[in-house]
Amino acid sequence: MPSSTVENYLKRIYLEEQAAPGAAVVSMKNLAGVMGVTPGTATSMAKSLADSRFVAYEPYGGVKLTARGRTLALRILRRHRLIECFLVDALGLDWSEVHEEAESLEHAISDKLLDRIDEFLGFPSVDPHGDPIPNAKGAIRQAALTPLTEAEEGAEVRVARILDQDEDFLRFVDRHHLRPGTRARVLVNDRAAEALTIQTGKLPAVTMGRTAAAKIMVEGPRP
Amino acid sequence: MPSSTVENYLKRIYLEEQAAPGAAVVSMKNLAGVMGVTPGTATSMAKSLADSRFVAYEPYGGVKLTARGRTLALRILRRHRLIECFLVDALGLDWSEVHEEAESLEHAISDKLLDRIDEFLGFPSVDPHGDPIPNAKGAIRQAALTPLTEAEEGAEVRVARILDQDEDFLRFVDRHHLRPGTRARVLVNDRAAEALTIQTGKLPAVTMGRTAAAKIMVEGPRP
DNA sequence: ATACTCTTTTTGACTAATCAAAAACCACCT
DNA sequence: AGGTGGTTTTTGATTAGTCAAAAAGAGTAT
Ligand SMILES: [Mn+2]
Ligand SMILES: [Mn+2]
Ligand SMILES: [Mn+2]
Ligand SMILES: [Mn+2]
Repeated sequence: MPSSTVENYLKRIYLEEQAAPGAAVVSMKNLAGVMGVTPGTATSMAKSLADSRFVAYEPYGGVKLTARGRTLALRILRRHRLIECFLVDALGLDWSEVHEEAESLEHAISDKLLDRIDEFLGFPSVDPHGDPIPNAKGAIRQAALTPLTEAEEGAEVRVARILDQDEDFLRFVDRHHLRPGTRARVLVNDRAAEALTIQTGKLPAVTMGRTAAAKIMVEGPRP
Repeated sequence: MPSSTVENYLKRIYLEEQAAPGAAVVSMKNLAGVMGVTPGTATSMAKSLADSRFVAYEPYGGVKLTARGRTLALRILRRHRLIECFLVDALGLDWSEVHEEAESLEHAISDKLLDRIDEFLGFPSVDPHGDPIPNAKGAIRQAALTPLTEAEEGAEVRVARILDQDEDFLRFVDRHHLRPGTRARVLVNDRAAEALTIQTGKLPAVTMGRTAAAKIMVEGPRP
């Protein structure tokens, strides 16, 4: 049984691979950065993950999940996201605080309990942040979404996913009613000024910077 | 923050102290036995717990919780038992399988989530096995119970607590409807034969041995 | 191709938790 | 007091995960 450290590394490697679909591998610098360890630690962990055949590791090359590694990564991701759902839907925790909690529970829960939770929730397909939940076989269905920064002025969009788990950012999103599921209209998208103004229902419009807008993924207007 | 290993040792030491209220200390042999480690490991852990002031340790003497250690032990016990309640009451898991699950979740849950669960459950005072749940301040209210082996023949008793978390034993208890809360009549209590026969409602009577009966704690007839 | 910089790997060290086996100790019995 | 059995401690080793700092390598610019 892999330790929770191993589980965390694999989940992280998976997310980094997704975040940069261009790059074929995850570098030691990148890995050390996101895991909050020194580069030397990342290297020795890469070797040990390679020994367990969770990743392919090429010295000076970087690390890349094997099928085996991806399977495990997706299992942890499934746990993480189902737990987030459960905490929000069943216990009424705030979506801005469930990420940390899920970060530790994901390693402690049995498969049996997880299945029970999945059933209890009615087999949800996305978590409270709009992140897709892998199914029990590890299949993940990713809807085609575009970052808010790409939206045309005047377009009506539906918020689908928030790419940042940071509590403050989530509370900002919440305050302006831009949670997944909400419909909103893009009033201004000024690429030169790197600013975007959006409005939900009858609420006052809100203006945000380009980097903030890039973390909000939307479905565009019906084609 | 203490590791889950430390939490497990302290919880265990607390339970051993309770189990033998006569003995002032827990011996290394005892501790090693219940923790499933070698005596040498128990000794070195005893030293390290003493360094953290969780226990008083006297070489060749044994180990005894300090106030600080007891506080932590009770916090873990509270977590364990509230989690068991939650799994049974909210998710419908069987009481015979929640112990193992709680054994790992007790180390992974935040205080905030625990409070939410406590509230959700309506602040229960006992877990599904009848074990008392320490309150948030660490106070534990132990009802005065007697083992079934002490019951008089013909007495009507109320099952209050099952002292063994073993799955098979719990299923046996369940099969004969002897869960905490059930009222039953002691038909035979033959101390020489070390056998006891008990009946619940209209169900067929069941006969069990002395050691099994000793693990079922009851409230006697109204005085 | 040479030098410089940034990344990666190596080395040596440390902590927590564990075991096996040897040594020390305690308690009790003659 | 001396011996014996059981318990406890010590010793030496192992594994996982980590850091700091030195060494090696790779890529880029001149
Ligand atoms: Mn985690
Ligand atoms: Mn999420
Ligand atoms: Mn535990
Ligand atoms: Mn219990």
